[in-house]
Amino acid sequence: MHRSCSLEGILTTPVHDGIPGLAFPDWAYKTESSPGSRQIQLWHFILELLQKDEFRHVIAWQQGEYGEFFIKDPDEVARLWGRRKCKPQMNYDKLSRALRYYYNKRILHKTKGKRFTYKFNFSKLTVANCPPWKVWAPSTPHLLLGSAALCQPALVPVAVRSEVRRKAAPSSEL
DNA sequence: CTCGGAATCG
DNA sequence: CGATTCCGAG
Repeated sequence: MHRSCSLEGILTTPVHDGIPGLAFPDWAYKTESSPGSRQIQLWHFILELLQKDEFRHVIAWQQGEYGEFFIKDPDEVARLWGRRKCKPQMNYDKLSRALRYYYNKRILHKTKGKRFTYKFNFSKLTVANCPPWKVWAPSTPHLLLGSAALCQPALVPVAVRSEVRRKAAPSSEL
């Protein structure tokens, strides 16, 4: 296998399965504040993995809690992430560091006590577009419901962009 | 394992 | 700014 690092893997997944746009469209990867192509962010990638059945063995949603997911194979997830970013030396230690930075950004949270278990803050993720697609992934039944994840994973950190910078206020109440 | 500071990069 | 790398502490 000489697939060094390109668009190999999840991005090339056949979208023509049934639901048009099962994979993340371009607009899902970028925000309004960047015309060109922005590299994928980690939480985008995690969401992408969680969306597909192919990666149920490495990462999956956790039943019981909204937006909570469990990394079954940290090394595999790290390898996939490293491939996507052309960072072969990636591992769970580094990946989890990037994940930890999300705590302050209010994108992610850690489920303490549970190993390899994190939780998405969908409350802070705003839906950019909400087309008349039904629910999203076929194997994502009912965990991600509420307000943000009802439609396609067109989750754009709109609130994050604007609110993460005001977290400096000591007396900030939500 | 998990948490974060610090230095560095693009 | 987000991510990578390194690493000491808990």
